[in-house]
Amino acid sequence: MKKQHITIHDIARELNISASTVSRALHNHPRISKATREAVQQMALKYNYQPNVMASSLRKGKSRTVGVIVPRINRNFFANVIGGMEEILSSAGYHLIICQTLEKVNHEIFALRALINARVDAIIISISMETKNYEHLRILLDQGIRVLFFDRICEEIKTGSVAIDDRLGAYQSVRHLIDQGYRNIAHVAGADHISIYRARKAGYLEAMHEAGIDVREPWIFEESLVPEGGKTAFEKGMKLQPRPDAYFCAGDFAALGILKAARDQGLKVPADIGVTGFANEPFTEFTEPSLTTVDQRAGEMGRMVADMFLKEVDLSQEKRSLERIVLKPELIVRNSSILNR
Amino acid sequence: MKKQHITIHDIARELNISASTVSRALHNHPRISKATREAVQQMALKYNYQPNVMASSLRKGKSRTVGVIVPRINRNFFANVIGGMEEILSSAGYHLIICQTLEKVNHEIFALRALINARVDAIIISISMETKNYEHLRILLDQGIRVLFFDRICEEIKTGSVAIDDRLGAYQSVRHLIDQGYRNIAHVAGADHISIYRARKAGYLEAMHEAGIDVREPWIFEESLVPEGGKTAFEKGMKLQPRPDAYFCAGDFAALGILKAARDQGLKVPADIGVTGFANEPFTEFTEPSLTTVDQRAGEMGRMVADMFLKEVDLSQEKRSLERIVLKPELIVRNSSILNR
DNA sequence: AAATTATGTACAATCGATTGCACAGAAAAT
DNA sequence: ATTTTCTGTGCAATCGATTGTACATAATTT
Repeated sequence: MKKQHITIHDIARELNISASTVSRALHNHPRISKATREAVQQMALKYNYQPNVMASSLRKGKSRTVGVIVPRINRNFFANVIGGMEEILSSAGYHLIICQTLEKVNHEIFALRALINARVDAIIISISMETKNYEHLRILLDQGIRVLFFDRICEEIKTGSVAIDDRLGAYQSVRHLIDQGYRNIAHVAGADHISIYRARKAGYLEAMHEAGIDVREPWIFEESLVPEGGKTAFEKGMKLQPRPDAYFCAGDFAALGILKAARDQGLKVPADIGVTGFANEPFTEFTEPSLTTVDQRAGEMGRMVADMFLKEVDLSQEKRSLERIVLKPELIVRNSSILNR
Repeated sequence: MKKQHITIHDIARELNISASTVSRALHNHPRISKATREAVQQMALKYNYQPNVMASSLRKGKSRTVGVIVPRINRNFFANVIGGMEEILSSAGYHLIICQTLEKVNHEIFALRALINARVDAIIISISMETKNYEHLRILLDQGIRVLFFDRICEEIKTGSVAIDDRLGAYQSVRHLIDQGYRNIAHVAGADHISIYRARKAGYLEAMHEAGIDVREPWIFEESLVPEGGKTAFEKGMKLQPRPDAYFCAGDFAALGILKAARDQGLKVPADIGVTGFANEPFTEFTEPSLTTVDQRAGEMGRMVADMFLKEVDLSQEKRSLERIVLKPELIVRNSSILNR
């Protein structure tokens, strides 16, 4: 442990001037003479002076830190969003504090409190699946804390957000299946109380209605969106009359389960059964056959929320726009849904 | 903007006592009477008092924050490590500041400086591929800053670390191929100046020598570890005499490229060609055939570095162990390498 | 009863940077 | 020659929590 951090006072003492002058010199305050300014900056360089962020944060009442709360850091989508945010915010001189809720409300509340204590300049959050009551979020606004949502939006709370148009993504996907000639299209849906899954179901229904296809009640399977859930849905589908000839899944993992289940049953994808997923997980490119899916533009989403924050960082709360950006998802057509008749 | 943050002074004023008493009351200092302690704590609860972390950090000289530097947040492995760290550190009351270098040394230096300014209590880092000079890291130790490495270790710097035994992982993988009956085993290697790739190559060589198989020079292909690199290696291999009958790849993406290239050439995996990868990327489970690979125990690694930090957090630098934990990787045998003769 | 110890609280300094205000001396305007 | 305006710098307060020291008063011991 050689030298500890050096402060403006150390520099001031060395140069026989006051700390305030040092501070001003370092910030290029116009009233400081060129001579002292250069002397100070040279000295700062020489001793590798690093300002104490905590001290200046305390004084200025802002920490140049943004808190990010996600359900899980290791989910591809969230990792990409965070990566995008980091690019923008770090080059703007902001830090990112990351918290994960593991989909639990009480974790969410805990993280929120911790971030408030750290006096972050904003909180960017994608709410947990368990979150149905929004009091803990509303309090933030009351306290004048900047909150931004991404992906999993909370409609009740009036603030900026960035998300993709889940309904449209679903619509495009189902529309594509219809265009390919599939007709009896089933839907593996996520839990209905989660708005993104409701939206995907709505997009499915819209495309079906538009094409004049009757959606029969049993064609919608609400399952856990994991491979096992896809398998379950597929098995239920096999017993239906008429049998579904395609599955639009609200998640890629469920779609994967269908690919496997279909193969096990000796059915060919895409010839016998069309399959599409949602999320553009990295593995979708590599399944056999490769999986048609919907890209959620994660990196872009992260960059956009970050930009949204930066653009309005020094506006008072009243002047901030409550812009809700809705990105258009991108349909990625691969082999699992291409029907050559 | 209703109420701003309230402070111990607000509580003190309200109760007609001093701020120091409030502070002590909140920390259950034994000298504070039960009456005042309860009054203070009640008041704190009533006004939802949240301590200003910056103020106490400034005073105490520690921020209860750990800085994490990784090449890319959105890489499966790193996202998992970070997820593991977060679990441990957040429940110990620490925050995580995340920075990514995108494999650039100058980003690394920038992030390091930023974290020092934030007065993080430790820096946990996996160095960038570009990093060959370690001066910027050595400086940290000189300044008494706690540094821990994970996965991509820097041997020259004496400090704690957690990594997996890359050599062993490679050895197990190649040994498995040999046990299955493959003999002409090629290796798709990563850049040789990166120690983890050197270690994997060493493990490959060790297994081959142990089995008494001559490793012919052209069997080692140093390629970029992406699908394209795997394809290139495979094509080169096709021209060799004898032709390799298996490929041990230092990365899963390269292995994936081989799976595809082999299929395109009409060769069957695993019957004609055995393939193994490294990293246990999520997609490896879902390729056709599923890919044998080596799991790097990312989440565990994250939890272990975090624990290592916590265990020695209040020891002086001299007393800290310089423990280098080396985890045993886990070979995940799947279909791409199972030969039934 | 006097001396000692324990208890409960307040004062003031401190962490390091920032900033409104004051003020001396120089330069410019009258 | 005076007054006014600039320039350049320092003083001291401030952000909010923490902590060593001091100092009453109460409780206990001699």
